[in-house]
Amino acid sequence: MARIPVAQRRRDFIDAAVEVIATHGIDGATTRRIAEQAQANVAMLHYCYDSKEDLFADVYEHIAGRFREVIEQSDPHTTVLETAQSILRGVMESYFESPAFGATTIELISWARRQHGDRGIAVYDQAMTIGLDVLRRVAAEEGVGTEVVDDIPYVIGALADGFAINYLTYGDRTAARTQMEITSGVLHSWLSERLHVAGKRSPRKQASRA
Amino acid sequence: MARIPVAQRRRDFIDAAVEVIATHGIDGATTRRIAEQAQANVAMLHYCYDSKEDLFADVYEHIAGRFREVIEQSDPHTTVLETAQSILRGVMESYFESPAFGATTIELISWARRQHGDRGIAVYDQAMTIGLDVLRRVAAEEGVGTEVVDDIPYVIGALADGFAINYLTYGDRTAARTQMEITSGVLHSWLSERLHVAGKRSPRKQASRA
DNA sequence: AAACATCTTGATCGAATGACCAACTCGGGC
DNA sequence: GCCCGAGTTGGTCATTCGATCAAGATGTTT
Repeated sequence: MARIPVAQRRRDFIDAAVEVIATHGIDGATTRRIAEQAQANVAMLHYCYDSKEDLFADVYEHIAGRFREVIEQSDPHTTVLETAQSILRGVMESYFESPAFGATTIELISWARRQHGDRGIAVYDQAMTIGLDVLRRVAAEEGVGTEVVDDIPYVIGALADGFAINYLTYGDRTAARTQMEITSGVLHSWLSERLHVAGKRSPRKQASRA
Repeated sequence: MARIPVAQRRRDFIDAAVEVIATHGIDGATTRRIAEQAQANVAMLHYCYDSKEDLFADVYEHIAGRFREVIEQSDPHTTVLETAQSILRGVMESYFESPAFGATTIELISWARRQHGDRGIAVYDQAMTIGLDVLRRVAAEEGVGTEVVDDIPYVIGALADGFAINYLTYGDRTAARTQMEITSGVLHSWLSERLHVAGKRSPRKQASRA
């Protein structure tokens, strides 16, 4: 009943997997649970994906893509400080809007860590790299040295992850809103101080630009 | 062969469990793997613990206790700034010294989150509470209002967790040392600014003290 | 309406898991 | 010396896992 094309089914399975992973963890995300969440059959899942591993690869890609969107969306901002703030805020907002997305991200990172070395680091590393690219671009236009911005992605990542773990643990949306402000303030304090110090040592070397 | 008293066996199983959880995750930590790591038998494990759940409860307590030690060890420091720095540094150092401890902590927190509500939050919440107690005590002696320190444990926790995830993901000890410095600097920037502002609004109300 | 590809399902397989048990073996107290 | 309890072990159980299959249902093309 209700015949659904494979492409749409795959998307349903990915969404279902995100939900189940968030609720039961990576290892608790069994094919049966995912199938049930997607209102489908275990056999149906294997009709769309050769193996559970293949489905998870798509989930991985899905999460990574969503990060890419959030980060690149913060591109048009003018200064390094504003851009960094925008990225951090965007990521935290994503976690806030969809706890399942946040929880699954943490689960995937933990899962990736276990698979020694290899491709495992992908999600984390990809987000870091994209963030760094965006910041470097803005920094170049602003005339800020790369050595100043190279540490920023780590700090943003650490603050965002720390916020996520706290929010996901307590699940308190009211407290989370406050903590987003605090977290944002922490980045602001550190970064403005850092940019100020760096600015003094090497006063604006304006980039050539229209 | 080599008969070992139950008490010692239990400790061995706890240590083994921490190691296995760090490597294979909570759900990957099977009784057989834990037994093997402890150079024992699956039946032996059930001789020491009625169930896997009971063993994990002890692991939970073990981790929580270690956190307690690290945080309380940072008590004797004089100022709020120094104390906060010392706690953050102590926690990060713990993760750095024993990645298994760090990884297991993250795993346990994630695991706790899944068991909806209940006692799950224990490890995280306990560490937060202890940290807050220590800081409040120091703040009282220093004459700093509690409203200023109440947010500090969250920031310390977030920074420490963020550092842990990054370090555990990449496993780069050299990079980790640098990031510990950066992370420490972030806390310093935020906290000194915050204490300065708060100090201006309500200039020292010296606590009576020898 | 016949033929065909696409989707859907219940049943079943081997492997791994947590738990349990009956039997064995030490080692100190009587 | 013998004996009783603490420690130890291999083997077995039901359950759940990912995966596969054969067969059925549905929609489209001719």
